[in-house]
Amino acid sequence: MTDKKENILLSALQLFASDGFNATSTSKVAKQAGVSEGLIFRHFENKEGLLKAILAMGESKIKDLFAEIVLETEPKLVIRKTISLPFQVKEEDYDFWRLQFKLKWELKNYVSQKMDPLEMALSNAFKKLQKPKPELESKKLLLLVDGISSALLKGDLKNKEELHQFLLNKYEV
Amino acid sequence: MTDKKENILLSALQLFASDGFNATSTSKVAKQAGVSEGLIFRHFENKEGLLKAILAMGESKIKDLFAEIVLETEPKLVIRKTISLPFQVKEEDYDFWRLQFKLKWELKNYVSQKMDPLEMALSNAFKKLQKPKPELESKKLLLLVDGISSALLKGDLKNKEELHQFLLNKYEV
DNA sequence: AATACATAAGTGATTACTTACTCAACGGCA
DNA sequence: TGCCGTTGAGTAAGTAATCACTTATGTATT
Repeated sequence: MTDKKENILLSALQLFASDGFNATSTSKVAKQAGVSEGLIFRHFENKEGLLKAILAMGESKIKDLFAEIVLETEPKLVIRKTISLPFQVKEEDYDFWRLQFKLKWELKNYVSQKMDPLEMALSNAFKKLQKPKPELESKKLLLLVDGISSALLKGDLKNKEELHQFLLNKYEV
Repeated sequence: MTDKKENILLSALQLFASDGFNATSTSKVAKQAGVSEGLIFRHFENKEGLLKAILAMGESKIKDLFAEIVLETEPKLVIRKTISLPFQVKEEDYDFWRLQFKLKWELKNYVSQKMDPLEMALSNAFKKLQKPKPELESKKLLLLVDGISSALLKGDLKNKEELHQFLLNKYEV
């Protein structure tokens, strides 16, 4: 990985996350990266290839985060870690996550289904805690976490830590 | 309002909602509306004017929906109506709502804050019901409703009515 | 000499928008 | 009634700018 190649990746991530994939031209990426436009196509073949390279870079981030929850055996901890998911995202990773959420609205055939194993784990946790309708309870919490993440990444959420504690209390975890 | 002008509005709404504002060219809109491209600019001045006209068309939809909740005095009914919000959206209005949610991610300076009065009304409702931390309770419900709406409009929500009843039960409303 | 990195200057296609032009409908007036 | 002048709806054919992408070529390192 050369310096220039990395510059391209970082600039593209930042621009895609702030302006969107379609609204970001390859020439803008090249300019911000301090690189000729042709170099983008030498390294990534086309614009979509550049996007895929960016997503691949962050793939491990997603896997680690979810594995941490799915491999947890204590049900209360499964729920606690799910609730904490959006609140522990590091500032430096905001661009990557904002891009993920943006793409879900921008690209037509972008289905993630990375949440499926998480939904299973959560559902089991609620079942172990004798909660009625554990699948619905799980779905509900994941929809709430999605809403929180969206607000957070769009910068619409002020009393962040207050809400976090409130939720941990509510769920008694 | 001539037929052709209305055709432009309807075609643009459908295309913007499905492909996004940036990814939809004025020539595509004109073609789908069966109209010359220049007519778009005669009626709406520019592409952004076309978008604004579309949003203005649906403005009353939003106002009516929110007024129904904010003017409600019975606290339990305020909560019930808020929960039901995403579940009662008519199929024919999906394009309009999908566009609203899409724009929140696509346009940089798109702040709605149409939710503020709703958050106040909900907060008051929880207070009247003696709930501790009514503002956080209100925020939490609105974030959940946002998550549900997103999933619904993206077509990711299957057991819709089951979830609806589950939530009404949970909140005892 | 070979190879990978890098660029300048292109390509045709598409973008939002404009220009110059019809054509039908209308109201006032002799 | 008959004619004129204005106006708004509508279009075909442009415009310069930008799009994703290519080609030809140069340079540095091994």
